[in-house]
Amino acid sequence: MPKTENDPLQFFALFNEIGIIQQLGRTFFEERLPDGLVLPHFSVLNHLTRVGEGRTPMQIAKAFQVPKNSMTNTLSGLEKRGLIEVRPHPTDKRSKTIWLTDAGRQFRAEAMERVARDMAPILPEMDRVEVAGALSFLTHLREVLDKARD
Amino acid sequence: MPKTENDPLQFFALFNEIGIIQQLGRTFFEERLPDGLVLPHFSVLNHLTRVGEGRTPMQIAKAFQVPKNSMTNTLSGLEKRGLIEVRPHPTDKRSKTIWLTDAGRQFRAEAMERVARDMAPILPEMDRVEVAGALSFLTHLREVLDKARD
DNA sequence: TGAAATATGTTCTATATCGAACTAAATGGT
DNA sequence: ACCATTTAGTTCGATATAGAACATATTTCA
Repeated sequence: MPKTENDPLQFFALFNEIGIIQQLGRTFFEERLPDGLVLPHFSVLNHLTRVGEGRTPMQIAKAFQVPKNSMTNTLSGLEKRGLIEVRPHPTDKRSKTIWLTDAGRQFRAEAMERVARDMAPILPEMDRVEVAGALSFLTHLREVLDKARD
Repeated sequence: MPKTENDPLQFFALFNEIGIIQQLGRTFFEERLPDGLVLPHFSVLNHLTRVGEGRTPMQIAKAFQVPKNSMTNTLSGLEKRGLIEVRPHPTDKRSKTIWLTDAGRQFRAEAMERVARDMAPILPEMDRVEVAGALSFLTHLREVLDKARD
């Protein structure tokens, strides 16, 4: 049985909704982060925790689909605050590896907890099964978009 | 029957995926827009087309969940390029109303077509039913987040 | 009414973001 | 081995974005 066909307009609507949610989520997060820290800072700390430390800046930039010079900027902010540590790459002298400091781990855990606490009220509004479904759909969409990007 | 329970970690994953897709989508769009125009410019033109002209800047800012001063900036970019026209509000002297110019309508149609064309190859990768499902879920999520925002 | 509170939009300032050009190192093809 | 190409990361300049303070108009309510 063939898939039902798709149309661009629904896709526009989808991107539109995603853009607004991203905006809302970003604001929500940043209101709960201290001073000069912004969502990408937290996201990188979280990424290192989930995916593993010792990644290169380029790998991290690709994971978030941002230009590498943007990642340079984000990482320098984290380093300046002592939340990450930069070490030379063991084999590639052009490159670097990024590691969490104890302060970074602690900061991430605390921010995580704060956000999770304030997010708690809305969790019951969303059905877990639907969240899981949406997550799997979005993951697929991301992979397709990523692949399509020349 | 009660909803199955939800957990914060899955929500983080959801926001993460949404952030990456937004990033990919934004880059994809902006590569297909001329010179100094950026996704929010197109989004506003599109919004006016879909929802109707004559909106106030504040209404548009709320629709996209961005601060009003950001919208001021976006609108001034559009006006400088002659894509929108600003008229006084009929009853509220503090306010303004925003209208598309012919150039704005034409620009939006052309950009739309260009993006839709380049997006065509990926459409068959996504099932229409799943897209519709995700769209309805995300719309719900957006409403919940919007409501929760004090 | 009239004063306090609220809403709309702008300005000012600081920072995030990104494209383009650059340096240095690694890779590939002859 | 050598040179061209590619890759990692940075720097620079231009622009988007948002918080705070502001000016003006509207609404609320005593």
